[in-house]
Amino acid sequence: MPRATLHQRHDSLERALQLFWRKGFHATSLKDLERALDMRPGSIYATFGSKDRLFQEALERYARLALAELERTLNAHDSPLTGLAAYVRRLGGLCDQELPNSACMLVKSLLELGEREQAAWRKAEELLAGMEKRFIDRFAAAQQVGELDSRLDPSRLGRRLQAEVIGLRAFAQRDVDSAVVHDLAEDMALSLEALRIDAVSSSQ
Amino acid sequence: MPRATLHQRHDSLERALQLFWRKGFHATSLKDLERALDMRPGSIYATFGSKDRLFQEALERYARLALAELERTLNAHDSPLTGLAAYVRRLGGLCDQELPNSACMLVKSLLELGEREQAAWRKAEELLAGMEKRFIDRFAAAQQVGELDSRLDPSRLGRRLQAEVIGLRAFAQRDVDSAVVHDLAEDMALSLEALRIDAVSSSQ
DNA sequence: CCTTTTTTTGAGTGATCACTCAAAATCATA
DNA sequence: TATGATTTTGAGTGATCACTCAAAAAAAGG
Repeated sequence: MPRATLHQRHDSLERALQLFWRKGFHATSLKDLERALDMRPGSIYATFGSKDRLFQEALERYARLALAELERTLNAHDSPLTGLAAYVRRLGGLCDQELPNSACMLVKSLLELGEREQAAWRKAEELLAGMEKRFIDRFAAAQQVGELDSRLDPSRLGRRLQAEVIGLRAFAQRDVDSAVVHDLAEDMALSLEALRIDAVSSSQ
Repeated sequence: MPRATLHQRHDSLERALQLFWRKGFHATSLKDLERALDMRPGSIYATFGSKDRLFQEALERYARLALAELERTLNAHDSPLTGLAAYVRRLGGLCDQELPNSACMLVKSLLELGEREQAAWRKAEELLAGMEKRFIDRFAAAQQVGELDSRLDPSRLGRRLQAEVIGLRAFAQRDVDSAVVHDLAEDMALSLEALRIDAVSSSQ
């Protein structure tokens, strides 16, 4: 029954991801995982190797899903800038859903992990670099299409956008009204759209 | 010798702050603290009560120092907008120093702590709200002085700035060249200065 | 149905966790 | 210096940590 076991594995990984995302690496104990996965320690170790490797697999799954959703949003819009703005507005609605966290799991990991969890830290860094690259590509595409000033640096714009997204999602973790988060995302989206070359330039 | 003991207490708190800032709450063990403070467990508990309360005191000290530095930077400039921009540029140089982290300790705590450390979480939230308030005040002052469009909402601008600062400092935690962080801070500072009313409006 | 292979189990491992407290050391005052 | 008050010490507390492994259960093959 290889298909069923594979599905089981994916399901377990998803549960582990939700738990790690919500509680972080250090605050998630094996007892927590046993409960969440409904597996005994031996099975967990036979399947995933160690808490560390399970966490890294969860990180990879998280990034894969996050990147897929970014892609989906971008592809839904012909204009690169509009697509990026739509993505930011989408993030503004994160706090409404029943997600374990509004903050990005990669950022949580980047800030939480230290030298002792070097492998997982590097994984988070590498996955964040992948997201940055996607942003940069999109700004370059915007230049190609002619909706973005060709004198601007797509790398700087991409990194700036990543920093804004990180800030938006971390800010949303605060004890603030969801309307405030929506407004914040809207302001960021407007700044993105203000980059459009044929629009009348207006700050903020 | 009340003066010396007070100084010792401040010094211990500073060491604890550095350790907590670098490693986070969960990854910092009492053994680590014993080493860093050169104190035995009994003394630590007699002085600070518990790991949790020591962490909260460290958070408060961190916020007090951070707010003081913000104040110092703002007061060094007559123009509110210039002061805020200078603060952002200052943060861009954080990664050069020998600080334990570029990321804000309040944000690290906000993302790391859960329901089990509710008291410390609330403390971080409360201190972040204080920083936000300071930003908002400054934008309101900018309107008073007439360098900022009075139709803009200081609250939204203040929260946006806090989100940008959070994003900048978390991004700086990535494995990127320090020049990249400087550029990022510069771009954010330029966006702030672009809000100045008498300047020729230019996006980005 | 029996045998072989694979998977799961859960009590148990030593290490480390935050924390305590009786005893020793130090300090303040006479 | 003697005495009483205060502080520091560090071995030790039970709990929990990530993790192991021999035995039991389940699945696969004949």
